[in-house]
Amino acid sequence: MDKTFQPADIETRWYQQWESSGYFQPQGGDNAFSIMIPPPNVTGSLHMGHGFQEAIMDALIRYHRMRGDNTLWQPGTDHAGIATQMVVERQLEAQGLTRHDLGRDKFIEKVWEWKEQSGGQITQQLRRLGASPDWSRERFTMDEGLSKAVQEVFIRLYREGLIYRGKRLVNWDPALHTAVSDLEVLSEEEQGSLWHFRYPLASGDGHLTVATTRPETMLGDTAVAVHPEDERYAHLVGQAIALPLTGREIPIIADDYVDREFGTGCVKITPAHDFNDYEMGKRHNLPMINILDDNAALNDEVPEAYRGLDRFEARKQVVADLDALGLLDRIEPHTLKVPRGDRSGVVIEPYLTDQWYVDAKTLAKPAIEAVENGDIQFVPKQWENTYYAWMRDIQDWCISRQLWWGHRIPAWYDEAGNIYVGENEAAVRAEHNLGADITLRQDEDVLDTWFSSALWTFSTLGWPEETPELATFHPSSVLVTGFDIIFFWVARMIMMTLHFRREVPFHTVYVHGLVRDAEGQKMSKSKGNVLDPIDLIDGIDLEALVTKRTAGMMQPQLAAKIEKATRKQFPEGIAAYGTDALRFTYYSLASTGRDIRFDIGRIEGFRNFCNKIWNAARYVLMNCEGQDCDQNGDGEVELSLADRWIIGQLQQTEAAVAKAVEAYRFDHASQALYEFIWNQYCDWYLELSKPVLWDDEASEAAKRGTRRTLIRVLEAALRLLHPFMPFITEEVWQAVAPLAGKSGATIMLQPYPIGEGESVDSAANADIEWLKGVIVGLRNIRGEMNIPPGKALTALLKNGGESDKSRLEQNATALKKLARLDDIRFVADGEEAPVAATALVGDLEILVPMADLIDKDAELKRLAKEIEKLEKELSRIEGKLNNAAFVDKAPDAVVAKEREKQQAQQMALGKLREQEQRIAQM
RNA sequence: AGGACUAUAGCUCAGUUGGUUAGAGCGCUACCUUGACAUGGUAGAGGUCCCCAGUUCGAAUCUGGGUAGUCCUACCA
Repeated sequence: MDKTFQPADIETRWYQQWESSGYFQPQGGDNAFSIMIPPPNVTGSLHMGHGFQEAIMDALIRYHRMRGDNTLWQPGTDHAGIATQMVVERQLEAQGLTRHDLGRDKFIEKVWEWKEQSGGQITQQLRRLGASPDWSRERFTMDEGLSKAVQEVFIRLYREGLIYRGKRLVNWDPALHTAVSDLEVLSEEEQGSLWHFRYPLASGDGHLTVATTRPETMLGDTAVAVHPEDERYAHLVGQAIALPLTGREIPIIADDYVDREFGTGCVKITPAHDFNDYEMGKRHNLPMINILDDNAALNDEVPEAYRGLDRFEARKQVVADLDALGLLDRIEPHTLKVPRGDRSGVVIEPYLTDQWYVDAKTLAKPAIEAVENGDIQFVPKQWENTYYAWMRDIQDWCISRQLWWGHRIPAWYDEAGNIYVGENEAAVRAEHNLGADITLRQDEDVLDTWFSSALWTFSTLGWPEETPELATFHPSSVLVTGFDIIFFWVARMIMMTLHFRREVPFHTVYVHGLVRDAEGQKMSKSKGNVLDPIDLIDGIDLEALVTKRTAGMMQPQLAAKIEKATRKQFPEGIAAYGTDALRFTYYSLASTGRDIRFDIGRIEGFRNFCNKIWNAARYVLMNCEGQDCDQNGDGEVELSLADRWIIGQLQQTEAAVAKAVEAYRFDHASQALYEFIWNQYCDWYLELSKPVLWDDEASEAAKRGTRRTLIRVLEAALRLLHPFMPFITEEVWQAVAPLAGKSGATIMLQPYPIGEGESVDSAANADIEWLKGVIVGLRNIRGEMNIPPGKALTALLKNGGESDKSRLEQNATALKKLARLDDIRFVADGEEAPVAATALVGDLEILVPMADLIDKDAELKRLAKEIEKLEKELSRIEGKLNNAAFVDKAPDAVVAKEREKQQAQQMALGKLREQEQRIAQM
């Protein structure tokens, strides 16, 4: 074995072996455990959020697989309608082509080609993380089977009246030429202006002043509204405005939506281009004048001068023209929220079009109940409130998209505009008796990608067929996801699954935080602060990292800034930490918070932890290989105190890990493992094993017992750790297992260690605690008095009871070795104890004679520090005990505990003071 | 505007039903190449648990009110 752990050597090798051996497939078992992967975008590449999420799912999956559950992790990707279409369109653009040059069929062919060539990137990257989904069952939302499910769902919902087509105001993306749902619109505050215009009354008798952030929309105004109780304008309600530039007259109406306090208290109403105005337009039966075309340029509804102008051009023109007419009152700077498409980044327009909708309100009702009655539980629980808040105020879901890439809507229209929904044109014709003389054309639109994702838990298992997989693995056990897609995906899955399966899609939703950089900033390409998990695994040099982060930047000055920050933050680039260290870092950060700040210091610590494990294994193997470790369980074996102690500690760790995993507290699980392996097994147990193995006097049974414990505890610890660190555990386990009497092709399919409380030997625990106390006391003297570590000391013990004597007897060898003593013994009866540096373990005094030391002042200083600490603590305790109310009202056990503490501290204090005096008199 | 979350060591974070000497990792200081490991060992320093009030014998923990930050939802033209 190498002296240091080299992750790169083993990761690929083991992964290939696992996958090709079929270990990721369900292995049978009575309890089914299944997780459906939140399908990553097929155009995507792995980011830290994926890494975190996959690490958690994989830990759960490996844990349950080892516990003997029939475990399925269903992988796959979604077709990401807009994103994928954009990618391929950009490629065409490079050749000077648009998708229209190719035509629909040819274009879709191109997309499929792209998918075959480049769509597998993210699944390859998932493999690097050690993820163990059943790749043989990988699905894609555009697969034939899933497409069939989508079609079936659409048709059935349509027939049930839960899908309808309607002309509504939608969020229109003028760059992508499609409607998007409100979730795909991001509103950010931006600096804009508030233009105040004077609208002349039709009577010629004065004017009203209205304010707007979008002047061009005035061409589509169909009313001006005031508050019904606003005396300033009450007399004008019912009169008309002569709308400038248009020659139209529009009414002045009263509606309590108007805020009297804001601006002038008069609002121009443009029902076809504003969501609030749309509602008001419906209330007052106002005409809706659509003034835009698909590009958000002005259409023929506006006066000739403005036709064909882009909306922002038109804005300038309208302002200029109103100004020229003397109707521009003033312009104020104004901060407003501007809605932008999350894909295109352009300003979204409310736009009147025909679209398909899902009646979400009806579907939401059972979905709310499923959470209320506990069929679905969120972890952490507070996310249920977020879910309720959204679901109780849900709007109908616009599911049609004006794209080519996606599931085409199975609806046909005849010339009269009648709608026929069905599997295909022939089926529609047959069902409705439509002869060949009737021309049908299919709806051009496709469905929102989330529509197919909403079916994911059951469509991937073969629905609408009633497959054995559906029966076994649905509902799935747990959904692991970020809170950012509770609405997008989680809620919609629950609605769809309940409707079509009459069961929940999953029993638990584990909602994790979002990975941010060390400053708490969201990682984003434009900020240049993204970390690629693969770079953390393999490492990357500074130049390559800078190049990667600044590639394809739109703004060069941003690139310079990013380069500077990157050089500052990673002057050496990023080291190769390996997958196991990366995964363990994720777990250590997986607490209940909403933000996960990824600090590079953490991963380095866990790389060191891997190295620690590696070297502990090296030590164990060096001492066990070729030796009798009681592999067959037939030798005479004597277990030492340390053996019994570490076995008990292992049991407790096993229980703690299981508890943590069941509660989704991966931070606790990782902490417990780290603590056990490093601070107990390596720091103490391995050290305690040395005196036995290297002692010629020790019996063969004792040595065999120690070797057996060394190897078996390590073997179990590896299994315990495997779900979190799959690679190093597999590699080490292969060498360790045979010596522990275990066999198997892989650690992956070994039973998971289950802690049993009974195996904890409390007597051994107490003895080892005593031993540690004595050693720590001696080390403290050594450290604080600057005694060279190499110098052997003589230690004397004083004042102890019978148990101290027997403990010394049992542990003398270990003590000498670990505290570097050439002798340790009790002060004989009647013997005058020499002046000495002192440490206390309970009643027991540990003396290091001053003859061995040089520095009297150092010992006085050390004692003074100890005494001060004790005095402070003692006065605190006494303050408590002198408080009658405390003694009266606190539970007896608590009071008794304080009294015990008081006594112990008093005694210790007395001894230390005595020591202080003796040394001072030297 | 409404709601949620967060505030603990220089940094990143744990801290169960109120009773701990408030912990871990990283970083920091000193010493140490002792036969698994310098990606290491030993010892140590470092905290007004955001602030104020309250409940209680007792509050990092519970209640109320602030302050700061993050996010979500809804938006006033």
